[in-house]
Amino acid sequence: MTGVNGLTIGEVAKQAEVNIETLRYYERRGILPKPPRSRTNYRRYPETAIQQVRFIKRTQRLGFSLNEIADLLFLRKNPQTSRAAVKVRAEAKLADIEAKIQHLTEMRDALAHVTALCDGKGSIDGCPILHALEGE
Amino acid sequence: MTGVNGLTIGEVAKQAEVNIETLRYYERRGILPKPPRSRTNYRRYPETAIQQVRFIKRTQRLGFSLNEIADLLFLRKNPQTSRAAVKVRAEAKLADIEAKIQHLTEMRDALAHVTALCDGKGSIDGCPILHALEGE
DNA sequence: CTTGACTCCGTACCTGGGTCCGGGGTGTAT
DNA sequence: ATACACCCCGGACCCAGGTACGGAGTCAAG
Repeated sequence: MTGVNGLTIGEVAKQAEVNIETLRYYERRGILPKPPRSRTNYRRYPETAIQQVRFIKRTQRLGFSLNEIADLLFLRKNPQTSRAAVKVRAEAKLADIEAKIQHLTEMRDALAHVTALCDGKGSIDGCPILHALEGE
Repeated sequence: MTGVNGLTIGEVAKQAEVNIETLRYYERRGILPKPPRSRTNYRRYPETAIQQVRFIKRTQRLGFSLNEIADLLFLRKNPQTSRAAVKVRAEAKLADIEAKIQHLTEMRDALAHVTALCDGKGSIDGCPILHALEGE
């Protein structure tokens, strides 16, 4: 079954370390091209499909959503796209991530602050952490 | 209508700056106590409800989920709970948030790295950012 | 007494990124 | 030929934290 006719969905899933369902899902979302089908309607993926899935996963790990990845793939398809277009998106995502870090850092500081109020001794009555959350 | 009989859901929503639906949702989730009802089955909230909603919102802003908030409220209800129990949760959440910051920081560094590869000039063909994402 | 704003309830819908289900067809090794 | 793994598909379900809908009842003001 494996061979010159292409890879089955299960083979691609295994190689790319994703679930079979994920591949079908990506296909529905339009971020993985529809592969040709066998006589019996089985998907027959080219070897490149594995790289494509890995691209998606790596890009996702950098913080891009599937919609943003779709956008990137769309750019890549158009030869007249400039590199600047890609760079703009990468920089926007970088700013995004930095904003998230900023936000989490503020949360962390605020939480560290209230946590430090409490020595962990005594009953919950008058617990300084809850007290801080109750008061303004 | 407003007065000694208690606040309507709309009044609480306005004061606490949340949606009316949110209040009903919190009630269903059990994180906001069911208020008494008027003769005609309208909710009649005590003034303290506003503080309770604000507590939820503040705690949420520190990164706690509604389930975790429910847990905290449950602790608070039990007089034999120790302050240590609250502190443990706060510290666990702190660790949580720090792990998220850590993860985002790694993403940021990796993304900054690939972004720096590109001078933004030229066509997408051979774009170093996409190239980095494609290759291993 | 009518109008408009408010409230009730159950249920469905939303975002994101999948995962699972079930009933059917296929591929292959023994 | 039969067992077992694999594949097909559409649709339901999952997480969280809400938001929207729609028909019915209620309240307050003019």
